Amino acid sequence: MERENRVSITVIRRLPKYYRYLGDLLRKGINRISSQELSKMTGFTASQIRQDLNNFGGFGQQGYGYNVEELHDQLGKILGLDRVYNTVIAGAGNLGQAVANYKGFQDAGFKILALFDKNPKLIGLKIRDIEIRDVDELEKYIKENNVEIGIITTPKESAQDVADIYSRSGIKGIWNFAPADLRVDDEMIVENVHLNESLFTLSYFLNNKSDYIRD
Amino acid sequence: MERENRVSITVIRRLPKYYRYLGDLLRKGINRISSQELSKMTGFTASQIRQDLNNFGGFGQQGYGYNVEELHDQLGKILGLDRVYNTVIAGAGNLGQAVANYKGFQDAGFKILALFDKNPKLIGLKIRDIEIRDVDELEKYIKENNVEIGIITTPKESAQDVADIYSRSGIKGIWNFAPADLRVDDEMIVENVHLNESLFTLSYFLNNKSDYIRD
DNA sequence: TAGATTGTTAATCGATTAACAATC
DNA sequence: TAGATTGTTAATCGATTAACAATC
Repeated sequence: MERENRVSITVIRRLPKYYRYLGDLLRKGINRISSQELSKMTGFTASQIRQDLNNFGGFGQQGYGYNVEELHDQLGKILGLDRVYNTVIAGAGNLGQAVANYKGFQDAGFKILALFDKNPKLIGLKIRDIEIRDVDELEKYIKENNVEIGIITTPKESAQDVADIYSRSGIKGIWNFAPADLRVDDEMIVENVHLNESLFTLSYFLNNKSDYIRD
Repeated sequence: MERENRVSITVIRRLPKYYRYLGDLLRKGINRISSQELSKMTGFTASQIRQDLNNFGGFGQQGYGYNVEELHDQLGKILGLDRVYNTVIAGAGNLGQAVANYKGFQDAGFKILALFDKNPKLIGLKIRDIEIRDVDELEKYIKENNVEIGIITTPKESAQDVADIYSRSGIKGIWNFAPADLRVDDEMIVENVHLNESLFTLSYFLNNKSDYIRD
């Protein structure tokens, strides 16, 4: 029953951008869009956009283009944004608090149930209704509250320990902000946000302006 | 005098990871490494690693491998990490404060001179020695303090305005955390950290576990 | 119907992998 | 010297672009 043609990760990483622009169009009340217009907005070629979308189905109509609302909905479903996820954050420092405070994530269906930290000064505080708890309760909390996504915003020294707790608690996906590569089982999905790598890339281009291929 | 073969962005984005692992090795006192061992650590193939490095020069030695310290130094130079950058942050909310607090960036040579915000309640406060100033002073401050990198941690509504200020103040590179694509001149380097896109990618894989090509 | 634009195949381009001679 | 491992060329693989018949 396995699908023949899996979709490559480079395609997947373009989908959120399509989704964002379609959301913008939707809010503007525009209900029709062609691959060519999408190309102008996103910077991807029209050909590439049509290829990308056709990995998932024929959402367009010849001579017309794509219906904005329908395509937005479909992409939302493909990305799994048509449901709610219970999440927790390990590491209640600035970064953890920033993520907890960011309304955009909650709006997209990622519900942050609790923050966890080992610093006694933080435990018991609340970040807009979300309580900071003792990391010793993390495993128990996950099991009791049907948590699917674990976010790591700890220093890198603690990141692997948290990943281990997440693994044995039944977490399905980790969103990792620590500058480390986590060792996890094959079934665990890990998405890294490596800020250092992003900053160093910026620094490279700053120093080698002409010496690269623009994307 | 233009280089014939520019280095592709996919290669550049792997360099910080090499750099990080080499730093780890250095701290462990290991002074020699082969492409095969680096492959095991990074997950890239040995062949790819040798190809990547040879874009910049022959850093290795047949029969021996690479000298850890030398390769680390060279990569640091290539990435532009052998000097200091003056930076400012626009948007002194949690995310801006998190970036300002992250010691790793300062250690790598990215000096955060000041934060800027328009919220009067924040103006005048300090985040570990770094003052929060009125965004009205941003342009003047950049010009007077030789600031090269501008960080954007504002809500997306203000991001383009800040980018415009950065552009006309002589900023060379923007590190953008707002979920928006900035319109800037060709010479401006923009590196985006699109957290939404990262989270949505995680969500995709959570829902389509078997339906993709592992990287 | 005529015009527009998709879906899809074929062509091109670029990136990764394999292989091995060079050489430390 | 023998063994190891690079640097580099050639082969393969995958992703992007071009082209156009299908069709709304």
